[in-house]
Amino acid sequence: MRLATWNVNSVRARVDRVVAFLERSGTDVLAMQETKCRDDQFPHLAFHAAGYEVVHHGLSQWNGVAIASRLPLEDVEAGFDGMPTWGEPAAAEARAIGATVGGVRVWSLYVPNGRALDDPHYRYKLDWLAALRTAALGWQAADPAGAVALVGDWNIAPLDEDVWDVAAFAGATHVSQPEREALAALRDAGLTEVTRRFTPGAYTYWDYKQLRFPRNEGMRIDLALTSPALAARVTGAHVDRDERKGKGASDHAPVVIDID
DNA sequence: ATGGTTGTGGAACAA
Repeated sequence: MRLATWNVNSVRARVDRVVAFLERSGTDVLAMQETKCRDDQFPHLAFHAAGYEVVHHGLSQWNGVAIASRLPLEDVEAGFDGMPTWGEPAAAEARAIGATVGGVRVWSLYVPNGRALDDPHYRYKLDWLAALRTAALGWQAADPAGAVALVGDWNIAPLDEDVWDVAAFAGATHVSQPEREALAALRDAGLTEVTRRFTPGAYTYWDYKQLRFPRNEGMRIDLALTSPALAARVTGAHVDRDERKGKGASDHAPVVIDID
């Protein structure tokens, strides 16, 4: 099975590119983030025409997560138990959708950005990751040998080498120790990142501003964490850097994972 | 030059 994750930064603005990527890359299952639409606005027809069904969770023009698949999708869940809320009045955001496909429990995740270390959104980000860890501990306990993949835009660069200039990130989010520790704590639920060893030195995101992509000044923030049973079946991974090129590109590139 | 771009929705906010 070929599984990919991609922050598409508006599925309506990029539906032609996304479907073309699916067909060109031979991706069976694509987890999308930042679809930026409600469920009733999702462009299902274009995916159906290419042979993919889609489950989507979108509540507004912000966030939005989906899973497209040419294999049947089962047991769909929008959000996970204990997921923190945001805003006033407090409400759940569309940042997680799970479905079982080909025996693999796939979660498409859009971790809160954090914005700044002194912003309430940063605490929200840490709480969100802690709640995800608690949920994942429950999934592991319920099915220790299960195949689970948590993929998406984590908005965290796990290592200094995952940003083009760590000095430029002094005092910023995405590289802070609490964020990195919150991500690393998912190890307690048996989860490990599976793409890094196949994609050394690769970035997955480049800001639209300041010629970041032509200069290859990017970040590795799109990650795939899997259970032990699934990690043993990962045979390869790559970042489809070409999808960041040209007019109409998302600011993220797809991360593609091959599973035996 | 204290910005730089792109998205949504149609001003301001998010990333």
